[in-house]
Parts: sequence; structure tokens; C-alpha cells
Amino acid sequence: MLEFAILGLLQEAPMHGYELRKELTAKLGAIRAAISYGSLYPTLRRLQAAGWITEAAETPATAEEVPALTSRRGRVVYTITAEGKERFAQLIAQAGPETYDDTGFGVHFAFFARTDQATRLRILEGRRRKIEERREGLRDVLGRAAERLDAYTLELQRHGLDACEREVRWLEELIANERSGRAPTVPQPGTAGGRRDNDSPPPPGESRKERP
Amino acid sequence: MLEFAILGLLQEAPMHGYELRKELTAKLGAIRAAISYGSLYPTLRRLQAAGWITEAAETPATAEEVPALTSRRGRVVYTITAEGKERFAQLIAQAGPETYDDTGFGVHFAFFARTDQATRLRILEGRRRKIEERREGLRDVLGRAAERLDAYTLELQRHGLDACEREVRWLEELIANERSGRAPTVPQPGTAGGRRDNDSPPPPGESRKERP
DNA sequence: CGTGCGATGTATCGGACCGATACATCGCGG
DNA sequence: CCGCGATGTATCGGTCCGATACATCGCACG
Repeated sequence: MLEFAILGLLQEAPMHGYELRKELTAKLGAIRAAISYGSLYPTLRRLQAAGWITEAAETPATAEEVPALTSRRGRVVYTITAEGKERFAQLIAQAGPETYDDTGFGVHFAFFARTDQATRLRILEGRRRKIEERREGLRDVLGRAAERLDAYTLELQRHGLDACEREVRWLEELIANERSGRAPTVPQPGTAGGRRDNDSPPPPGESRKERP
Repeated sequence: MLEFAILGLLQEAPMHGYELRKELTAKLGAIRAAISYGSLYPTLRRLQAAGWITEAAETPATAEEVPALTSRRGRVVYTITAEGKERFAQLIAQAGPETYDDTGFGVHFAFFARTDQATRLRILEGRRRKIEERREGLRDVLGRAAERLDAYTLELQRHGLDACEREVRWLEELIANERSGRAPTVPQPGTAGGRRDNDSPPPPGESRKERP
């Protein structure tokens, strides 16, 4: 999962570890708390060993002046390679059942702008099925086994069930939207129409400007 | 976390691994998918080594008859010890910040029937604070950094933000309920009053009948 | 003027947990 | 009688987390 996210992020721009973590946290804030360095650095090492990324000690801009002295432990900037981009594409194409658990789905969804429409649809539907199954499981427990459970546990299940139903509805809207052609944004029930037109449709491929 | 859950469950009745996993899955279904045996068995081993539980090969009821022959790989039944119960109580009392992340909170909540009211309140409030922080983070990203993110990522954040707001409200109700004395159940907006009286108030201590 | 503290930055280690896999028994329907 | 799905115990490799360590930089406060 981390591998996927890193490969995805580095396609926007080369970065060093700290920055990578911050971007990751911003992009996946809805999904998971914050990536630990205890995962990040080993993974970077792994990716580099595999040839998906390259590591380069930072050159001080116009270089040469201020040579050593305090030997400046420079930041290490990581850049994705051509093989890395290939790998990322391959990871998207595979998109198996692991992709449908909470974290896996979230991470993949966060990179939907780099995912083709057919795969987006496949992932959304896989996720929906998975959540529907969880929902059924919860309904069963709340129905059949209710008297075996204490009130707190039941309340927990109810809350979980509610979240499932809500997510299924969300996914339905996203799927409908996806099928109808464009725009990821779910129409907000409160806002009538709202201005929308020249903004959203991001047909696959590259998404954001590179260097400011 | 697993340690806590096992200790909690075994207080209801002795069980063998398979059963334990099923009960765990039922009780925590709203929180996490299903405990892996790859975690369960090593943890059981650990708990036994620490003396929190004891392990006993199943005795075939009236014993003795049908001695060996096919040597029957018996089920291993685990029973909690006095030290184990102490340990569980201690884990509840500690209830630190780790208790407020998604999984940690869920597991603790599932055993609220065995938790004293003061601790319940403390955990609920800690959780609320944590979710509020996450919510603020998401609002920030959706406000300040919105133009840097693609439409899918934004939609993900919106959905996450929504879930946060919803959970905060849920927690508010639980906290209010808790303060007002009794009954974990959040009053359902649809159902007026509903019958409720002699059923809910589970003042701490033991909760369910033991052997049917 | 220094000094301490919070942000930036890289890195490791032990431990928790997962997913795949292996293997054995039991009861039931075809 | 044979297979197959449920029951049941167990291990192995790998991912990821939390705590910890350490170094540099800029700035606010005494």
C-alpha cells in the first residue's frame, strides 16, 4: 500500500522523506492517521533497491561554494524512474480484492486521477460489494444474535451498520457519476445545481502542473 | 489490542481458538474485518506464558473410554486466570492515548459493559477530541489546500469529513447519556419513546449469564 | 548575547498484526 | 464411499507502527 502511494506521489514531483510524509498525510488524511517513518524509510529503501526510484543527495543549488564545514547532512531527494511509473501502472491494473479493504480502497481512490475509468468502476463496484457484505453481517448480528450481546456492543454495531449504509449510498452515487461520463463530485443535496461546468472533467493521464 | 479483547472475551466463558475468533469477529464486526490466526495463536501463546490464561487439552467428557486410536488431536480450551482478570482491569484503567485511535477505541468500547463509568467517560471524551482534531485537519485541507488536490482526492476528504462530523455527534450523544446516569442506547430519532425501562442499565461488574 | 525550543530532517529496532499456507478431523449429501 | 465444506490448530514471511535517537536551523524570550 505504502509502495503504491509513494510511487503515485513521486509522479507529481521529486521529494525527500519528510516532505513525502507530509504530502501523504495531507492526501490520505481521510483514511489513515499519518505514515510512520518506521515504514516510510524502509519502504523507500526497498523501492530504490527494486529500481523504481532513485535517491540523490541534495546539491546546494549553485553548488561548490560552502563546500564542507559541518559537513551538512543533506536531504535525500527521491525521484521516480521509468520502471517505477510502469510498476505503478501495473499495480493499478492488478487491483485485486485487497484493494477493497478500508485502507487499500482509500489509497487507490486517492489516486483515481491517474486511473483509467474502467478500473475506477471496477474498484468502486468491488468496494461496494465488500461493504454490502459487511452490512449484511452486521444486520445478521443485530437480528439473530442480539440478545447475546450487551447494550454497548449493540450500539457499536448499529453505528457501524449506519456507516456501511452511508458508504454504500456514497459509492452508488460515485458509480452512477462514473458511468454517466465525468465529474467525480457527488452533487450536494443542499446546494441546488451550483456552478459547475468548465472545472471538473479530468480525463485520465496527467493531472496537475509540475513545477511552479 | 488483541490481548485486551481475548482477556475480555474469556471472562464470559472458556473457549478454544476457533470459537474465540468467531466471537471476536461477531463482537468487533463493526470495527475490523476478522482476526487472523497468524495473530491469534501467537498471542494466546504469549498470554499463556505471562500467566494470564491457562491452556487445557479437552477431556472427552466422561473420559477414559475411547482412549487413543487415531490419537484425536483435541481442541485446546483456554481459561482466564485471576491474574488475567487483574491484567484486564489494569489495561482498562490505563486507557491512554492509544485507546483513541480507530481500532483501539472500538475494542475498548465493545467491552464498556466491563468498564466503570468514569473510565467510559474518559475514553469517550478522548476519542471525541481525537476525531475533532482529525476533522479540523480535513477542514484545513479542504479550505487552504483545495486547489492543489484533484477532484477525487477532494471528494475523499469530503466523505471523511462527513464521517468525522457524524461520529462527533454520535459521541456527544453517548457522553450526554453517560453523564445522565444510564443506558448506552442513543435515542433513535424515528422511534418515539419506545419501551425502555427494566432492560438496559448495566451497572458495571459482570454482565451476562455464564453457561446456558 | 546566548540559549533553549519547536520545526525540519534522517534513521533504526522491536513488536503487533496480516495473508497465505499446511494439515487433520468430522458430518453429510450425492 | 467419496468428496467437500465446516471445524480446528499452527507457522512463516512480510508490512507497518510506536518509540527512540540524533543533528540542524531559525527565532523568540530573557
